Amino acid sequence: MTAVLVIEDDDRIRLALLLALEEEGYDALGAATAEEGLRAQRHHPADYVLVDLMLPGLDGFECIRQLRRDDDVPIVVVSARDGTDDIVAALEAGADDYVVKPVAIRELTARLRALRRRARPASAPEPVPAVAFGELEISPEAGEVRRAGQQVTVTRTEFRLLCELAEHAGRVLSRQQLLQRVWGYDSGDERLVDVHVGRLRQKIEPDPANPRHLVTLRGLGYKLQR
Amino acid sequence: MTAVLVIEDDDRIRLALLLALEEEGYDALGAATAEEGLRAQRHHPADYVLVDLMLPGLDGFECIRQLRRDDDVPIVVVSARDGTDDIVAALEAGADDYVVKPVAIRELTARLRALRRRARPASAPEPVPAVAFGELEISPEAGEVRRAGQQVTVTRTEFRLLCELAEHAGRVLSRQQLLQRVWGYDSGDERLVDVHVGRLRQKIEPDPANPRHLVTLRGLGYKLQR
DNA sequence: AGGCTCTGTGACAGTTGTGTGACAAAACCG
DNA sequence: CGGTTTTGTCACACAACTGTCACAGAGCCT
Repeated sequence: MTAVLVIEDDDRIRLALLLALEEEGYDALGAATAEEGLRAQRHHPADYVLVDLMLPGLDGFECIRQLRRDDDVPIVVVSARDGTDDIVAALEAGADDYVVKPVAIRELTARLRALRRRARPASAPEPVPAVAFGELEISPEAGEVRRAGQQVTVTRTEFRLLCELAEHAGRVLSRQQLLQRVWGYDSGDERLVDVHVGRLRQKIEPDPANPRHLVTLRGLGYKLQR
Repeated sequence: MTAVLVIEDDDRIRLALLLALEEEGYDALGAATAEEGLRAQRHHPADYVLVDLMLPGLDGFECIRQLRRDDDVPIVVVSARDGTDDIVAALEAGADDYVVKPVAIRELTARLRALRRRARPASAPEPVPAVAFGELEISPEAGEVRRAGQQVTVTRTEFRLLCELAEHAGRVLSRQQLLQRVWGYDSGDERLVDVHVGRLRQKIEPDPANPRHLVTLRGLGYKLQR
């Protein structure tokens, strides 16, 4: 069953949406605040997220950015505000669509279906299913990394960095590219990448001072090789 | 450059959209009828298609269906009609988004950018097959150079120099040209080139004193030959 | 052969790029 | 709320790279 998370502080609107979505055959779950919604999505990932912009505490834009940080879920903003600035800001923050309240439930579900076509097909996951680099095993599915059969714990950032490098195994990725792909930064301190590469090496390289897989290409960036 | 095809029969609206899109840095192309638009997309595929619903001859819905038959391009409907039925029908036909005229150009481009994130990587990462010169292999992707299968580490400057020479394989490049192309200097000490050529030879020539690939043409410059 | 220019190369100092430990802020987790 | 983990920033040390120079040969011309 397709699950939808609705983040909306107005109880009446939230309940109305939840009811209507269930009517349409969705498995709908509600959250009254951004914080609650983020926690719910982390522990129980839904297939779509609907989010209001005006939320108490963390606002909708920030909520979208945080969702996007480690989730590729389609996000639709459902807001009463119809100004161009809000629309542009929400889309820039990472939303996929923006509809203005009140919205016909048929239009909403049609938009969800349109988004599903573009969402990463679950059957062909973009991240590599499971890669082995000599003694190194990465399984994005399970979210774990093993070296010589021994499981090593890496943090979320380290894991994403490793996946990004693994996906382009054998090719150089510049610090810029990594900042963009792993952190979503369009600009920022490139040294950040160095630090995390260093930490990753401590965990996955037998001899971190002489990396065999996660190698530096001076002036170019980093690459992962077999 | 990102190309957008605008299918819209009203000349004034079409021209306004084309102008605005070009203003935003897109490469915009117009079509006044569905047939014209389909033909244009077949012969000159754009990265996005904007389409009106009310078109003479083939209507917008049919136009979308035909586009979708053999093209995965993101389609945005730009229509004056704002009824739920039209929106649902257009999305069901295969459109990715639906905006109601008049639309702010900033909103439109923000929606295009949001769609781009979801678009299938139409342009697969360019393969750039490693160039081979006899026993010499240059692979810009991996940022590495191999001689007889053995990897040799070259510095960034050396790498660029090698690439420049490889790109014009068999032809002489003067020191002036190399300074210009590799260093970006319009004037400078030509001896600089000598030094780097020398260093490169140490790394890629079996016998650096008798270069076989990176040869000197006295009074002219250097060239790379097979 | 002699005198000239052109090229190869080792040494060196200045610059840039990278690795890493320390630390504070932020996020997370009961 | 408080302790723990993770993240990002900074500074320093060190290694690699770059460009300049001087000098020694090699090539070319008469």
